[in-house]
Amino acid sequence: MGENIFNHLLGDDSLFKNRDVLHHGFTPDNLPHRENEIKTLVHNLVEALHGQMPSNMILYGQPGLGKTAVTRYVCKQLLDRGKEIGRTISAVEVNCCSIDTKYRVLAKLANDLAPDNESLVPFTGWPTDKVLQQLQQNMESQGGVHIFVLDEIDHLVKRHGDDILYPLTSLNYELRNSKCCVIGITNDLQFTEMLDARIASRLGSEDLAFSPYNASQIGDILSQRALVGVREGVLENGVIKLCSALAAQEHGDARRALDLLRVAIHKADVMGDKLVSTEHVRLAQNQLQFDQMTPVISSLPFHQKLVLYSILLNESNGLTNISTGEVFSVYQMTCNNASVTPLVSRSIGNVIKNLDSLGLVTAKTTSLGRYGRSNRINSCIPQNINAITIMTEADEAMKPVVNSTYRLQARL
DNA sequence: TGTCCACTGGAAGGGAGGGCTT
DNA sequence: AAGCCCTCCCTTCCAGTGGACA
Repeated sequence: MGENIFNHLLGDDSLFKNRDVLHHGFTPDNLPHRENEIKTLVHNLVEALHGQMPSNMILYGQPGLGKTAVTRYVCKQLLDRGKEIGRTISAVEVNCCSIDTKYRVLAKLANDLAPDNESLVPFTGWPTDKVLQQLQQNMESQGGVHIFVLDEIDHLVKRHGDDILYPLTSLNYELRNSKCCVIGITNDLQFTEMLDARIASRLGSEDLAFSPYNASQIGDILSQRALVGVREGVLENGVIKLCSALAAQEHGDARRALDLLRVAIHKADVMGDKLVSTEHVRLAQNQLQFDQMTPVISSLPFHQKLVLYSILLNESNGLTNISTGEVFSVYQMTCNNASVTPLVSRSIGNVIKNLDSLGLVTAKTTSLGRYGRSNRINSCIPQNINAITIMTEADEAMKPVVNSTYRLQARL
């Protein structure tokens, strides 16, 4: 037996000191540049230490702005302090992306507060109002103040409407021995518009919007994590700067920056390099873009793939700023060649809009005056991603389309 | 100043398919 | 198994529009 194949990535050779620290799920001991947000949360949640009821809150902001991290951090401190002074405080966090029905959210809350096995709610089988009753009972038997953090709450409301929030926000009227407060976290800035006015006013009595980090703030966050997570002196000059700059372009997303740094270091590790360079960051950027875009492209409905393909076909012939009409006619040709019935032109408009909102193309409506009004369409898929290959590999039906076009191009 | 192009984008509704309840 | 609802993709119809041109 030679050396174990896992060794060089595990042992002392690795450039990581503690890889987890560079993961966005990690909650560090301090959160730079979120002092104001922390202060606002603390001002509200301190009520719990007085045995009073904090206001319900909604936290807004794009992904990667530290909403979850700030909430976890403040809750942890709150629980610690509560223990010191003998106040019963509990905090339950539910991610509404993975736990996404009314029943399961209530069950999760109830089970996390259950004092014994008898008080547990089964996976399924109970009517929802019985689950709510059990939750109330568990809250009462624990006593104190309960903080319910509903992460990605917009996801839950989009799927099932806001009727779960009604009982949760009215719990306080029924409770005798305990109090509760709901903190909703959302990426969707228009979240309250989805809510019934009464629920919106109860839940959003205190709003907190997280603003994007700028490049130098992201730089601070990375440096701080690198100190703990990365071996000393292995990051070349400019690595953190580049990660920060790239992430700042993407709506100031610290999560993205951490991913970039982590993947860059991993690349260097795998390549056996002793130092992490900006070149590794570029590789990481490509990797992340690829990982992000591939599932989006491969899961497009068939005709959306055809439209994207038609746009790419135009671009490979050197045409940019194509109009909707041009895309439509190339799309029709593509369909005819492959004996597929094309969609009507109105649908192509929708498809183009959809591709635009997925970030695969840009479509800018411009008027050409006497010559009408249309979109100017350009693909924005990076060079290193071969969308056509991704589409043919994902969709058997794309193969004859691509083949027939190659024949067509050969003939021209 | 009005016309008119080449669309855009809202509204309403059809139909296939999947999941859930009965 | 049957019935129901919901979601997704698509169609049809049509009113609305920015701006070059006559």
